[in-house]
Amino acid sequence: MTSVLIVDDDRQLLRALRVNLTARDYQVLLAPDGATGLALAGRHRPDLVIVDLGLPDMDGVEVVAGIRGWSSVPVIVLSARHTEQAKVNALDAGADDYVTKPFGIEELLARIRAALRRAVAGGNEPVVRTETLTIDLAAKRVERDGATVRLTPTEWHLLEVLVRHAGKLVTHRQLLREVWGPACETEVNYLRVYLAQLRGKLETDPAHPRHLVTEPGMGYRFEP
Amino acid sequence: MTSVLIVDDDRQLLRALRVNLTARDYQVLLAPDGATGLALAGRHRPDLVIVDLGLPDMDGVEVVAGIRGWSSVPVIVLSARHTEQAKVNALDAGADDYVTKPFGIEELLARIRAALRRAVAGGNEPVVRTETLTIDLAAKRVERDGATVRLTPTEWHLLEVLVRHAGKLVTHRQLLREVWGPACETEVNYLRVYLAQLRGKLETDPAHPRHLVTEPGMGYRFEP
DNA sequence: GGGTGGCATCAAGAACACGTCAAGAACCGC
DNA sequence: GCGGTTCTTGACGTGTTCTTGATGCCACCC
Repeated sequence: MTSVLIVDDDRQLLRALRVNLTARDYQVLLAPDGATGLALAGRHRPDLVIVDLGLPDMDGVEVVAGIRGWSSVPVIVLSARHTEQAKVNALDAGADDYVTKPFGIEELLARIRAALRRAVAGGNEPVVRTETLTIDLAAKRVERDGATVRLTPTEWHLLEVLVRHAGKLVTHRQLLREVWGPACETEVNYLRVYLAQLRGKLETDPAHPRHLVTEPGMGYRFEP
Repeated sequence: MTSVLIVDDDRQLLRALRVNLTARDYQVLLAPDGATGLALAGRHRPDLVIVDLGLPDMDGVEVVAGIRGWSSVPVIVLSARHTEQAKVNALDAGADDYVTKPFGIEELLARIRAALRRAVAGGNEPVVRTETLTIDLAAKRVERDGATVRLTPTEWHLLEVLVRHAGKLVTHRQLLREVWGPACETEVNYLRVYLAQLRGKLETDPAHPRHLVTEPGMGYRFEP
Protein backbone atom coordinates (compact mmCIF):
# COMPACT_ATOMS: atom_id res chain seq x y z
CA MET A 1 0.00 0.00 0.00
CA THR A 2 1.21 3.47 -0.78
CA SER A 3 2.18 5.36 2.36
CA VAL A 4 2.09 9.12 2.80
CA LEU A 5 3.75 11.04 5.62
CA ILE A 6 2.11 14.36 6.54
CA VAL A 7 4.16 16.85 8.57
CA ASP A 8 1.80 19.55 9.76
CA ASP A 9 0.52 21.04 13.01
CA ASP A 10 -2.89 22.19 11.77
CA ARG A 11 -5.24 19.67 13.34
CA GLN A 12 -8.14 20.54 11.14
CA LEU A 13 -6.15 20.16 7.96
CA LEU A 14 -4.57 16.98 9.26
CA ARG A 15 -7.93 15.41 9.86
CA ALA A 16 -9.24 16.41 6.45
CA LEU A 17 -6.18 15.00 4.74
CA ARG A 18 -6.20 11.81 6.73
CA VAL A 19 -9.83 11.11 5.97
CA ASN A 20 -9.41 11.81 2.28
CA LEU A 21 -6.19 9.90 1.85
CA THR A 22 -7.33 6.92 3.88
CA ALA A 23 -10.51 6.77 1.83
CA ARG A 24 -8.36 6.44 -1.29
CA ASP A 25 -6.35 3.59 0.17
CA TYR A 26 -3.24 5.44 1.16
CA GLN A 27 -1.60 4.54 4.42
CA VAL A 28 -1.26 7.81 6.35
CA LEU A 29 1.50 8.70 8.82
CA LEU A 30 1.16 11.91 10.83
CA ALA A 31 3.83 14.10 12.38
CA PRO A 32 2.93 17.30 14.28
CA ASP A 33 6.39 18.87 13.99
CA GLY A 34 9.58 18.77 11.93
CA ALA A 35 11.66 16.62 14.26
CA THR A 36 8.99 13.93 14.42
CA GLY A 37 8.58 14.19 10.67
CA LEU A 38 12.24 13.56 9.97
CA ALA A 39 12.32 10.66 12.43
CA LEU A 40 9.22 9.06 10.90
CA ALA A 41 10.55 9.54 7.39
CA GLY A 42 13.75 7.74 8.31
CA ARG A 43 11.96 4.97 10.11
CA HIS A 44 9.03 4.21 7.83
CA ARG A 45 10.29 5.18 4.38
CA PRO A 46 7.00 6.64 3.11
CA ASP A 47 6.34 6.79 -0.62
CA LEU A 48 5.51 10.49 -0.44
CA VAL A 49 5.88 13.31 2.09
CA ILE A 50 3.69 16.38 2.54
CA VAL A 51 5.31 19.18 4.56
CA ASP A 52 3.77 22.37 5.87
CA LEU A 53 6.17 25.31 5.86
CA GLY A 54 4.81 26.71 9.13
CA LEU A 55 5.87 24.19 11.72
CA PRO A 56 6.21 24.86 15.44
CA ASP A 57 9.81 23.69 15.85
CA MET A 58 11.59 24.37 12.56
CA ASP A 59 11.14 25.76 9.08
CA GLY A 60 9.59 23.36 6.62
CA VAL A 61 12.44 24.04 4.20
CA GLU A 62 14.80 22.49 6.74
CA VAL A 63 12.63 19.40 6.83
CA VAL A 64 12.77 19.18 3.04
CA ALA A 65 16.53 19.59 3.06
CA GLY A 66 16.85 17.03 5.85
CA ILE A 67 14.94 14.46 3.84
CA ARG A 68 16.74 15.28 0.61
CA GLY A 69 20.00 14.56 2.35
CA TRP A 70 19.42 10.87 2.12
CA SER A 71 16.27 10.15 0.15
CA SER A 72 14.68 11.05 -3.15
CA VAL A 73 11.11 10.46 -1.99
CA PRO A 74 8.67 12.96 -3.56
CA VAL A 75 7.97 15.94 -1.28
CA ILE A 76 5.02 18.30 -1.63
CA VAL A 77 5.17 21.54 0.33
CA LEU A 78 2.05 23.22 1.68
CA SER A 79 2.13 26.84 2.73
CA ALA A 80 0.08 29.93 3.37
CA ARG A 81 2.95 32.05 2.08
CA HIS A 82 2.28 33.23 -1.43
CA THR A 83 5.54 35.06 -1.99
CA GLU A 84 7.63 33.96 -4.92
CA GLN A 85 10.77 33.77 -2.82
CA ALA A 86 9.23 31.23 -0.46
CA LYS A 87 8.26 29.04 -3.39
CA VAL A 88 11.68 29.29 -5.00
CA ASN A 89 13.40 28.47 -1.71
CA ALA A 90 11.28 25.41 -1.05
CA LEU A 91 11.56 24.08 -4.60
CA ASP A 92 15.31 24.65 -4.73
CA ALA A 93 15.69 22.93 -1.38
CA GLY A 94 14.42 19.82 -3.11
CA ALA A 95 10.64 19.99 -2.90
CA ASP A 96 8.81 18.53 -5.88
CA ASP A 97 5.74 20.73 -5.68
CA TYR A 98 4.46 23.77 -3.81
CA VAL A 99 0.78 24.23 -3.04
CA THR A 100 -0.51 27.45 -1.46
CA LYS A 101 -3.30 27.44 1.07
CA PRO A 102 -6.17 27.50 0.77
CA PHE A 103 -6.28 24.73 -1.78
CA GLY A 104 -8.88 22.28 -2.97
CA ILE A 105 -8.45 18.73 -1.77
CA GLU A 106 -8.98 17.40 -5.26
CA GLU A 107 -6.09 19.47 -6.56
CA LEU A 108 -3.81 18.21 -3.84
CA LEU A 109 -4.84 14.63 -4.55
CA ALA A 110 -4.13 15.14 -8.25
CA ARG A 111 -0.70 16.55 -7.43
CA ILE A 112 -0.05 13.59 -5.15
CA ARG A 113 -0.98 11.23 -7.98
CA ALA A 114 1.30 13.11 -10.36
CA ALA A 115 4.23 12.98 -7.93
CA LEU A 116 3.75 9.28 -7.24
CA ARG A 117 3.35 8.49 -10.94
CA ARG A 118 6.72 10.10 -11.63
CA ALA A 119 8.38 8.30 -8.78
CA VAL A 120 7.18 4.94 -10.05
CA ALA A 121 8.16 5.71 -13.63
CA GLY A 122 11.59 6.90 -12.56
CA GLY A 123 12.46 3.88 -10.47
CA ASN A 124 11.86 1.48 -13.31
CA GLU A 125 14.80 -0.90 -13.49
CA PRO A 126 13.28 -4.32 -13.65
CA VAL A 127 15.83 -7.10 -13.97
CA VAL A 128 19.60 -7.20 -13.73
CA ARG A 129 21.46 -10.26 -14.98
CA THR A 130 24.98 -11.57 -14.76
CA GLU A 131 26.31 -14.99 -15.68
CA THR A 132 25.27 -16.50 -12.36
CA LEU A 133 22.80 -14.00 -10.92
CA THR A 134 19.32 -12.77 -11.80
CA ILE A 135 18.08 -9.87 -9.68
CA ASP A 136 14.47 -8.78 -10.16
CA LEU A 137 14.04 -5.49 -8.36
CA ALA A 138 10.30 -5.25 -8.90
CA ALA A 139 9.55 -8.78 -7.72
CA LYS A 140 12.22 -8.64 -5.00
CA ARG A 141 13.65 -11.93 -6.20
CA VAL A 142 17.21 -13.11 -6.53
CA GLU A 143 18.28 -16.24 -8.37
CA ARG A 144 21.71 -17.77 -8.40
CA ASP A 145 22.32 -20.43 -11.01
CA GLY A 146 18.56 -20.76 -11.42
CA ALA A 147 17.82 -21.36 -7.74
CA THR A 148 16.12 -18.62 -5.75
CA VAL A 149 18.19 -17.28 -2.89
CA ARG A 150 16.61 -16.32 0.40
CA LEU A 151 17.63 -12.86 1.62
CA THR A 152 16.72 -11.19 4.88
CA PRO A 153 15.02 -7.77 4.60
CA THR A 154 18.22 -5.90 5.41
CA GLU A 155 20.27 -7.98 3.01
CA TRP A 156 17.77 -7.28 0.26
CA HIS A 157 17.62 -3.58 1.00
CA LEU A 158 21.39 -3.33 0.83
CA LEU A 159 21.60 -5.29 -2.40
CA GLU A 160 18.83 -3.20 -3.89
CA VAL A 161 20.65 0.06 -3.24
CA LEU A 162 23.84 -1.33 -4.75
CA VAL A 163 22.08 -2.72 -7.82
CA ARG A 164 20.14 0.51 -8.38
CA HIS A 165 23.51 2.20 -8.76
CA ALA A 166 25.01 -0.68 -10.72
CA GLY A 167 28.54 0.05 -11.84
CA LYS A 168 28.78 3.11 -9.66
CA LEU A 169 30.55 3.39 -6.39
CA VAL A 170 28.21 3.86 -3.43
CA THR A 171 29.80 5.38 -0.37
CA HIS A 172 29.52 3.91 3.10
CA ARG A 173 27.58 6.94 4.20
CA GLN A 174 25.11 6.64 1.36
CA LEU A 175 24.49 2.95 1.96
CA LEU A 176 24.05 3.39 5.69
CA ARG A 177 21.66 6.27 5.19
CA GLU A 178 19.56 4.40 2.67
CA VAL A 179 19.37 1.13 4.57
CA TRP A 180 19.68 1.99 8.25
CA GLY A 181 18.65 5.67 8.21
CA PRO A 182 20.59 8.87 8.78
CA ALA A 183 21.17 8.07 12.45
CA CYS A 184 23.46 5.13 11.63
CA GLU A 185 25.75 6.90 9.18
CA THR A 186 28.86 5.91 11.09
CA GLU A 187 28.14 2.23 11.76
CA VAL A 188 30.47 1.00 9.07
CA ASN A 189 30.58 -2.39 10.79
CA TYR A 190 27.05 -3.15 9.64
CA LEU A 191 28.21 -2.93 6.07
CA ARG A 192 31.06 -5.35 6.59
CA VAL A 193 28.81 -7.90 8.24
CA TYR A 194 26.06 -7.69 5.65
CA LEU A 195 28.36 -7.53 2.66
CA ALA A 196 29.96 -10.69 3.93
CA GLN A 197 26.54 -12.35 4.18
CA LEU A 198 25.53 -11.21 0.72
CA ARG A 199 28.78 -12.48 -0.72
CA GLY A 200 28.29 -15.78 0.99
CA LYS A 201 24.89 -16.12 -0.63
CA LEU A 202 25.58 -14.62 -4.04
CA GLU A 203 29.23 -14.93 -4.97
CA THR A 204 30.76 -18.07 -6.39
CA ASP A 205 33.95 -17.40 -4.45
CA PRO A 206 33.05 -15.15 -1.49
CA ALA A 207 36.69 -14.49 -0.70
CA HIS A 208 37.24 -13.02 -4.18
CA PRO A 209 33.98 -11.30 -5.03
CA ARG A 210 33.28 -10.54 -8.67
CA HIS A 211 30.11 -8.52 -8.29
CA LEU A 212 30.06 -7.05 -4.79
CA VAL A 213 33.33 -5.22 -4.92
CA THR A 214 35.00 -3.34 -2.07
CA GLU A 215 36.53 0.03 -2.79
CA PRO A 216 38.74 0.40 0.27
CA GLY A 217 38.13 3.55 2.24
CA MET A 218 35.34 4.69 -0.03
CA GLY A 219 32.48 2.24 -0.30
CA TYR A 220 31.16 -0.64 -2.36
CA ARG A 221 30.21 -1.22 -5.95
CA PHE A 222 27.94 -3.69 -7.71
CA GLU A 223 29.68 -4.82 -10.86
CA PRO A 224 27.21 -6.26 -13.40
CA MET B 1 22.57 21.75 -23.31
CA THR B 2 19.14 21.36 -21.75
CA SER B 3 16.36 22.02 -24.25
CA VAL B 4 12.89 23.31 -23.41
CA LEU B 5 9.90 23.25 -25.76
CA ILE B 6 7.30 25.95 -25.17
CA VAL B 7 3.85 25.43 -26.69
CA ASP B 8 1.97 28.70 -26.38
CA ASP B 9 0.33 31.31 -28.59
CA ASP B 10 0.77 34.31 -26.32
CA ARG B 11 3.54 36.25 -28.06
CA GLN B 12 4.33 38.43 -25.10
CA LEU B 13 4.69 35.49 -22.74
CA LEU B 14 6.70 33.59 -25.31
CA ARG B 15 9.18 36.39 -25.63
CA ALA B 16 9.56 36.76 -21.87
CA LEU B 17 10.12 33.04 -21.43
CA ARG B 18 12.55 32.80 -24.30
CA VAL B 19 14.67 35.66 -23.00
CA ASN B 20 14.73 34.30 -19.46
CA LEU B 21 15.42 30.71 -20.43
CA THR B 22 18.06 31.56 -23.00
CA ALA B 23 19.80 33.76 -20.45
CA ARG B 24 20.04 30.71 -18.18
CA ASP B 25 21.57 28.56 -20.89
CA TYR B 26 18.55 26.56 -21.89
CA GLN B 27 18.00 25.87 -25.55
CA VAL B 28 14.48 27.10 -26.35
CA LEU B 29 12.11 25.66 -28.94
CA LEU B 30 8.88 27.50 -29.68
CA ALA B 31 5.56 26.19 -31.00
CA PRO B 32 2.58 28.50 -31.51
CA ASP B 33 -0.03 25.73 -31.51
CA GLY B 34 -0.62 22.17 -30.38
CA ALA B 35 0.04 20.43 -33.68
CA THR B 36 3.38 22.14 -34.12
CA GLY B 37 4.18 21.41 -30.50
CA LEU B 38 3.59 17.68 -30.87
CA ALA B 39 5.61 17.59 -34.07
CA LEU B 40 8.53 19.45 -32.50
CA ALA B 41 8.41 17.27 -29.41
CA GLY B 42 8.68 14.17 -31.56
CA ARG B 43 11.43 15.51 -33.75
CA HIS B 44 13.66 17.24 -31.19
CA ARG B 45 13.06 15.23 -28.00
CA PRO B 46 13.30 18.22 -25.63
CA ASP B 47 14.26 17.72 -22.00
CA LEU B 48 11.17 19.56 -20.78
CA VAL B 49 7.90 20.82 -22.26
CA ILE B 50 5.82 23.81 -21.20
CA VAL B 51 2.24 23.75 -22.51
CA ASP B 52 -0.38 26.46 -22.35
CA LEU B 53 -3.89 25.10 -21.93
CA GLY B 54 -5.43 27.78 -24.15
CA LEU B 55 -4.13 26.91 -27.59
CA PRO B 56 -5.77 27.98 -30.86
CA ASP B 57 -6.07 24.53 -32.43
CA MET B 58 -6.57 22.08 -29.58
CA ASP B 59 -6.85 21.78 -25.84
CA GLY B 60 -3.55 21.72 -23.99
CA VAL B 61 -4.64 18.56 -22.21
CA GLU B 62 -4.68 16.79 -25.56
CA VAL B 63 -1.13 17.93 -26.16
CA VAL B 64 -0.11 16.54 -22.79
CA ALA B 65 -1.84 13.25 -23.51
CA GLY B 66 -0.29 13.13 -26.97
CA ILE B 67 3.19 13.51 -25.56
CA ARG B 68 2.55 11.07 -22.73
CA GLY B 69 1.64 8.46 -25.30
CA TRP B 70 5.26 7.88 -26.14
CA SER B 71 7.45 9.95 -23.83
CA SER B 72 7.95 10.57 -20.13
CA VAL B 73 9.52 13.99 -20.62
CA PRO B 74 8.51 16.40 -17.82
CA VAL B 75 5.55 18.60 -18.79
CA ILE B 76 4.55 21.83 -17.04
CA VAL B 77 1.11 23.20 -17.84
CA LEU B 78 0.40 26.93 -17.85
CA SER B 79 -3.15 28.18 -17.66
CA ALA B 80 -5.35 31.10 -16.78
CA ARG B 81 -8.01 28.69 -15.58
CA HIS B 82 -8.07 28.52 -11.83
CA THR B 83 -10.78 25.88 -11.46
CA GLU B 84 -9.84 22.79 -9.59
CA GLN B 85 -11.27 20.54 -12.27
CA ALA B 86 -8.96 21.98 -14.92
CA LYS B 87 -5.95 21.31 -12.73
CA VAL B 88 -7.04 17.78 -11.93
CA ASN B 89 -7.66 17.03 -15.60
CA ALA B 90 -4.28 18.31 -16.71
CA LEU B 91 -2.37 16.57 -13.94
CA ASP B 92 -4.19 13.30 -14.47
CA ALA B 93 -3.53 13.54 -18.18
CA GLY B 94 0.13 13.25 -17.32
CA ALA B 95 1.30 16.81 -16.61
CA ASP B 96 3.94 17.11 -13.92
CA ASP B 97 2.98 20.55 -12.71
CA TYR B 98 0.28 23.16 -13.18
CA VAL B 99 1.02 26.87 -12.90
CA THR B 100 -1.79 29.42 -13.02
CA LYS B 101 -1.38 32.76 -14.71
CA PRO B 102 -0.35 35.27 -13.77
CA PHE B 103 2.82 33.78 -12.30
CA GLY B 104 6.26 35.07 -11.41
CA ILE B 105 9.04 34.09 -13.75
CA GLU B 106 11.23 33.08 -10.81
CA GLU B 107 8.62 30.63 -9.62
CA LEU B 108 8.33 29.07 -13.04
CA LEU B 109 12.09 28.78 -13.30
CA ALA B 110 12.21 27.09 -9.90
CA ARG B 111 9.52 24.64 -11.00
CA ILE B 112 11.46 23.97 -14.18
CA ARG B 113 14.56 23.26 -12.14
CA ALA B 114 12.58 20.95 -9.86
CA ALA B 115 11.13 19.02 -12.81
CA LEU B 116 14.50 18.70 -14.53
CA ARG B 117 16.21 17.69 -11.31
CA ARG B 118 13.81 14.77 -10.94
CA ALA B 119 14.13 13.75 -14.56
CA VAL B 120 17.90 13.63 -14.68
CA ALA B 121 18.44 12.61 -11.07
CA GLY B 122 21.86 11.09 -11.16
CA GLY B 123 21.99 10.91 -14.95
CA ASN B 124 24.21 13.86 -15.67
CA GLU B 125 27.70 13.59 -14.28
CA PRO B 126 30.60 14.32 -16.53
CA VAL B 127 33.01 11.74 -17.89
CA VAL B 128 36.42 13.06 -18.79
CA ARG B 129 38.39 11.31 -21.51
CA THR B 130 41.89 11.56 -22.88
CA GLU B 131 43.70 9.21 -25.23
CA THR B 132 44.70 6.87 -22.43
CA LEU B 133 42.42 7.83 -19.53
CA THR B 134 38.71 7.64 -18.79
CA ILE B 135 37.62 9.33 -15.58
CA ASP B 136 34.00 8.81 -14.52
CA LEU B 137 33.29 11.22 -11.69
CA ALA B 138 29.84 9.82 -10.87
CA ALA B 139 30.94 6.19 -10.70
CA LYS B 140 34.26 7.13 -9.12
CA ARG B 141 36.05 4.97 -11.63
CA VAL B 142 39.27 5.53 -13.54
CA GLU B 143 40.37 3.51 -16.54
CA ARG B 144 43.76 3.58 -18.17
CA ASP B 145 43.98 1.92 -21.56
CA GLY B 146 40.73 0.12 -20.80
CA ALA B 147 41.86 -1.37 -17.50
CA THR B 148 40.38 0.03 -14.30
CA VAL B 149 42.93 1.59 -11.99
CA ARG B 150 42.64 1.24 -8.23
CA LEU B 151 42.97 4.53 -6.38
CA THR B 152 43.07 5.07 -2.64
CA PRO B 153 40.51 7.52 -1.19
CA THR B 154 43.02 10.34 -0.93
CA GLU B 155 44.36 9.74 -4.41
CA TRP B 156 40.85 9.80 -5.80
CA HIS B 157 39.88 12.90 -3.90
CA LEU B 158 42.92 14.74 -5.18
CA LEU B 159 42.32 13.65 -8.74
CA GLU B 160 38.68 14.62 -8.48
CA VAL B 161 39.50 18.17 -7.43
CA LEU B 162 41.99 18.52 -10.26
CA VAL B 163 39.62 17.07 -12.85
CA ARG B 164 36.72 19.25 -11.69
CA HIS B 165 38.92 22.23 -12.56
CA ALA B 166 40.25 20.56 -15.70
CA GLY B 167 42.59 22.82 -17.66
CA LYS B 168 42.77 25.35 -14.86
CA LEU B 169 45.53 25.78 -12.36
CA VAL B 170 44.70 24.73 -8.82
CA THR B 171 46.89 26.20 -6.11
CA HIS B 172 48.60 24.17 -3.42
CA ARG B 173 46.49 25.86 -0.80
CA GLN B 174 43.26 25.09 -2.61
CA LEU B 175 44.12 21.42 -3.09
CA LEU B 176 45.23 20.96 0.49
CA ARG B 177 42.11 22.63 1.81
CA GLU B 178 39.80 20.51 -0.36
CA VAL B 179 41.45 17.19 0.32
CA TRP B 180 43.06 17.43 3.75
CA GLY B 181 41.04 20.26 5.28
CA PRO B 182 41.91 23.83 6.20
CA ALA B 183 44.25 22.69 8.99
CA CYS B 184 46.76 21.22 6.52
CA GLU B 185 47.03 24.15 4.15
CA THR B 186 50.80 24.26 4.52
CA GLU B 187 51.64 20.55 4.16
CA VAL B 188 52.85 20.90 0.60
CA ASN B 189 54.72 17.63 0.96
CA TYR B 190 51.47 15.68 0.89
CA LEU B 191 50.85 16.99 -2.59
CA ARG B 192 54.24 15.86 -3.84
CA VAL B 193 53.79 12.38 -2.46
CA TYR B 194 50.30 11.89 -3.82
CA LEU B 195 50.91 13.54 -7.15
CA ALA B 196 53.80 11.11 -7.59
CA GLN B 197 51.50 8.19 -6.80
CA LEU B 198 48.82 9.42 -9.16
CA ARG B 199 51.37 9.88 -11.92
CA GLY B 200 52.73 6.41 -11.30
CA LYS B 201 49.23 4.99 -11.74
CA LEU B 202 47.90 7.20 -14.52
CA GLU B 203 50.71 8.60 -16.62
CA THR B 204 52.40 6.65 -19.38
CA ASP B 205 55.73 8.26 -18.46
CA PRO B 206 55.50 9.37 -14.82
CA ALA B 207 58.72 11.35 -15.08
CA HIS B 208 57.29 13.49 -17.86
CA PRO B 209 53.61 13.84 -17.00
CA ARG B 210 51.24 14.83 -19.78
CA HIS B 211 48.06 15.27 -17.76
CA LEU B 212 49.07 15.95 -14.16
CA VAL B 213 51.22 18.97 -14.76
CA THR B 214 53.28 20.84 -12.16
CA GLU B 215 53.14 24.61 -12.22
CA PRO B 216 56.29 25.43 -10.23
CA GLY B 217 55.67 27.68 -7.28
CA MET B 218 51.94 27.79 -7.95
CA GLY B 219 50.19 24.46 -7.92
CA TYR B 220 49.05 21.72 -10.27
CA ARG B 221 46.88 21.43 -13.32
CA PHE B 222 44.97 18.60 -14.96
CA GLU B 223 45.43 18.82 -18.71
CA PRO B 224 42.70 16.92 -20.60
C1' DG C 1 80.86 27.77 -9.31
C1' DG C 2 78.41 27.58 -5.29
C1' DG C 3 74.21 28.38 -2.91
C1' DT C 4 69.17 28.17 -2.58
C1' DG C 5 64.49 26.91 -3.05
C1' DG C 6 61.19 24.03 -5.00
C1' DC C 7 60.32 19.47 -6.56
C1' DA C 8 60.36 14.16 -7.03
C1' DT C 9 61.33 9.93 -4.85
C1' DC C 10 61.90 6.57 -1.31
C1' DA C 11 61.15 4.14 2.89
C1' DA C 12 59.21 2.88 7.44
C1' DG C 13 56.27 3.13 11.44
C1' DA C 14 51.71 4.42 12.84
C1' DA C 15 47.06 4.49 11.98
C1' DC C 16 43.29 2.80 9.80
C1' DA C 17 40.03 -0.25 7.16
C1' DC C 18 38.69 -4.73 6.00
C1' DG C 19 36.82 -9.50 6.57
C1' DT C 20 35.66 -12.83 9.85
C1' DC C 21 33.75 -14.89 13.79
C1' DA C 22 30.77 -15.35 17.58
C1' DA C 23 27.47 -14.27 21.04
C1' DG C 24 23.73 -11.81 22.96
C1' DA C 25 19.44 -9.01 22.01
C1' DA C 26 15.40 -8.18 19.53
C1' DC C 27 11.92 -9.64 16.71
C1' DC C 28 8.49 -12.71 14.52
C1' DG C 29 5.10 -16.36 13.69
C1' DC C 30 2.83 -19.74 16.12
C1' DG D 1 5.28 -18.09 26.05
C1' DC D 2 8.43 -20.41 22.74
C1' DG D 3 11.61 -21.59 18.95
C1' DG D 4 13.77 -19.84 15.10
C1' DT D 5 15.33 -16.14 12.49
C1' DT D 6 17.38 -11.70 12.07
C1' DC D 7 19.84 -7.82 13.81
C1' DT D 8 23.35 -5.62 16.58
C1' DT D 9 27.75 -5.37 18.71
C1' DG D 10 32.48 -6.32 20.04
C1' DA D 11 37.05 -8.38 19.25
C1' DC D 12 40.90 -9.96 16.47
C1' DG D 13 44.32 -10.77 12.69
C1' DT D 14 45.69 -9.08 8.37
C1' DG D 15 46.62 -6.08 4.86
C1' DT D 16 46.51 -1.47 3.12
C1' DT D 17 46.92 3.49 3.46
C1' DC D 18 48.56 7.71 5.53
C1' DT D 19 51.98 10.40 7.44
C1' DT D 20 56.53 11.92 8.06
C1' DG D 21 61.33 12.72 7.42
C1' DA D 22 65.45 11.97 4.66
C1' DT D 23 67.71 12.19 0.27
C1' DG D 24 68.83 13.58 -4.36
C1' DC D 25 67.70 16.30 -8.54
C1' DC D 26 67.11 20.45 -11.15
C1' DA D 27 66.68 25.28 -12.38
C1' DC D 28 67.66 29.63 -11.13
C1' DC D 29 70.18 33.39 -9.02
C1' DC D 30 73.98 35.43 -7.00
